[in-house]
Amino acid sequence: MNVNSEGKRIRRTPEEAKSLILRVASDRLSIHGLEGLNISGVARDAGMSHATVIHHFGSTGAMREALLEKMTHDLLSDVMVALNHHEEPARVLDQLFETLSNGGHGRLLSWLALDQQAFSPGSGSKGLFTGILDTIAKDQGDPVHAKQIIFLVAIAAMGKSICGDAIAGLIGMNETEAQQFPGWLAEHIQRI
Amino acid sequence: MNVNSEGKRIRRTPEEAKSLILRVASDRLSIHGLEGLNISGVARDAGMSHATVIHHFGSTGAMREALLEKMTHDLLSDVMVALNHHEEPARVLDQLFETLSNGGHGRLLSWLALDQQAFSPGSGSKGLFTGILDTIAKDQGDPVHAKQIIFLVAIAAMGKSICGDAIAGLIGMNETEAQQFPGWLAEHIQRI
DNA sequence: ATTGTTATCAACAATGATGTCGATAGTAGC
DNA sequence: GCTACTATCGACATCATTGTTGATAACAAT
Repeated sequence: MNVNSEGKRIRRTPEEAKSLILRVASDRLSIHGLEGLNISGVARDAGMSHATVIHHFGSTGAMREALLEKMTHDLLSDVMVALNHHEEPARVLDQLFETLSNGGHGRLLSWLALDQQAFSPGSGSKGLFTGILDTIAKDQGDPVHAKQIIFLVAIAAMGKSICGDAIAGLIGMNETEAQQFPGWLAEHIQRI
Repeated sequence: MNVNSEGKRIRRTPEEAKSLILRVASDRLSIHGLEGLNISGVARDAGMSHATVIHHFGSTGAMREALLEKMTHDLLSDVMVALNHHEEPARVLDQLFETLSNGGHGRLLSWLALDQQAFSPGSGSKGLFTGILDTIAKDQGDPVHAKQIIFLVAIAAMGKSICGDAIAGLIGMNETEAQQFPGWLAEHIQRI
């Protein structure tokens, strides 16, 4: 089992293997939720034995932490790039909400926030976070309002990623209205 | 095993048993996270055999759904009561955010929402939700705006309950500013 | 007391996940 | 070609959980 079409084992570099595993893990997270984030399931989807996954990460917990670190970094990088390109607020929010919702980033971040009592991105990601804060604060005159706005956007993004679809369904939001939400929010927070 | 101090089995009414089980399940959820929400663990903490839990709920999934239903219903009832008392928006938001944050209510709901792909409260809660929606929409002229506002408040409340403290810390919000947030939000959504 | 109902239990079987271990097979360097 | 390294594999042991089953005990009704 677990050989390619020519009956040979696939031998990857450790970097390639880890990258593949994390990519598959990420997919499984958005499809099956947190419980899909286990060694055996990931190994199955990646077409390798679960022993190989353990070889590269050591344990289920370590694999999850590695995935968390990667996704946090990717998310914050995206936001930072958008800000540096001076995108319009509506576009930045669009992208932020999209990434958190679709890629399962929000789910994983929530898992961390709920699982561990502390919400602590790794060192690399932390620098990105403060960079984003500074950039936004610069565009906003009133620093008190700026903080509240950033707080609102951040918690709303997290909340939407977890149960946005469900709530939209409950209050009868149609597809169009739901898509307009980031733009609507961007417009109104600009007026504050 | 599983007898009281006099060596007798404890026989409850089905209602009492289910209530006890859901109470224990709720506790385990906040302590151990979603992964603690399984039949054997709940049974252990409730001091009964896991077969008994299965007898009452049928399966792990059904037990989780029952817990989700109960918690959603409790939460929405509280909001509805506040609305019916014609509380001011700032007070309603205060209470909503408080209930979700303090009781660990939001965290528990989030866990369940994270687990199940769909966050689908049953029929009972749905009625409550639409009731709340109608009440709020009546005070709001534009129904499109009303939906967006309710959506914003709902996802913000969930997000705040999960990682509000962490984000507040990251962006340097002090205690006072954090407490003012619900009022700040209420004020600004009234202007929309 | 007797009976019927059923909440509860212990034991069992089935399943699946985790982690370990020794063997195997790619691949790079000589 | 030969060797060293190690990514990968299959098999195994271990453990937890789930769900089933038949028996039992608590309790209500008569």
